[in-house]
Amino acid sequence: MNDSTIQILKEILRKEGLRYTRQRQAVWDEIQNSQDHRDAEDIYMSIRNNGMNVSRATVYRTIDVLVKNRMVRKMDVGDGRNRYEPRLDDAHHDHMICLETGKIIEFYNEELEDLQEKIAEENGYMLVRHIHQLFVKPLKK
Amino acid sequence: MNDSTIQILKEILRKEGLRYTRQRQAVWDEIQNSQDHRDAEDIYMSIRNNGMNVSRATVYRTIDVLVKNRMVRKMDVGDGRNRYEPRLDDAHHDHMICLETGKIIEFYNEELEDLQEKIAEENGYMLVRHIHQLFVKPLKK
DNA sequence: TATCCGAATGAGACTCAATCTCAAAAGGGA
DNA sequence: TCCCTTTTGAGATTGAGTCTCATTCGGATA
Repeated sequence: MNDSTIQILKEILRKEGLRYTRQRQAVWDEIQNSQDHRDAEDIYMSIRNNGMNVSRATVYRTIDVLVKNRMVRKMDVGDGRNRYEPRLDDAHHDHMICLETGKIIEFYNEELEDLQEKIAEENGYMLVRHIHQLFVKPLKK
Repeated sequence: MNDSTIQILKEILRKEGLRYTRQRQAVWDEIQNSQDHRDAEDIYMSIRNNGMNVSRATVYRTIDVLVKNRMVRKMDVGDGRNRYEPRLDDAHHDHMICLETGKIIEFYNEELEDLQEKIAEENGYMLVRHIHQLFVKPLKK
């Protein structure tokens, strides 16, 4: 698909002591080529619909590697199915989920980020990562 | 257990058109009498160990009613098991989870709350609720 | 306080995302 | 190409949570 990301994937697999396989490439391509927030079943079905036979086990196993290496962001929307989105060269952002339409809106706010670090430090901790989701409804006109 | 909270529970059940039962009281007592962040299985086992026979189905069904009526807060720590904590007369707070010890620290920050509402509004939405968890590590001395 | 009827309960079946198993297939160094 | 190890895939398994439905119970009424 994209030459430069193929190299990045190969480099990560090498670093992890893992082999480069068609299946791993397919999972990464599938996530990379959509900016959506997709679940594992959706990614699995898309790959199969593209004519490639891959198993759910391989999809989940590959996603784990990609998440660990920050190529993919895993998000828990609270409905029991994790969603995944590409993360490459992508600035951090949080999510707003519309309770009426299910739409997921990304947002980033510097002040919010700083505040979180400050709160952690005030309690004697260092912030490693965070989960932050706003569940919202459209404003009445 | 606590007379005043028994009345509150009865009032909520009445409002919801539900009956007051020993099982519902037991679930509420169990959650209320611990300030911990406990999972459903733990609550279920505790009630049984206290000599009362209750089913998992009833525990889950009752928790749903308590959460809906803001007597209990449900929190998703990201490990697949929801945790519950009493919420009665309790101000809102978020959670900080220590990645090394698993300890859950509660925190509240007014500025953070305001900022979230502002962000939602800027995007044309009204904030209904939010999930906010900070995963942290102890600061090195 | 006894009757009655719809609501609640409990045991276990079921769901569904995610993980595990292990024999067969494939990567890749020599 | 050979060989050894890793990876894969089909399907079994796990585990939190939900559903089913026969039985039990709450509580309004008389």
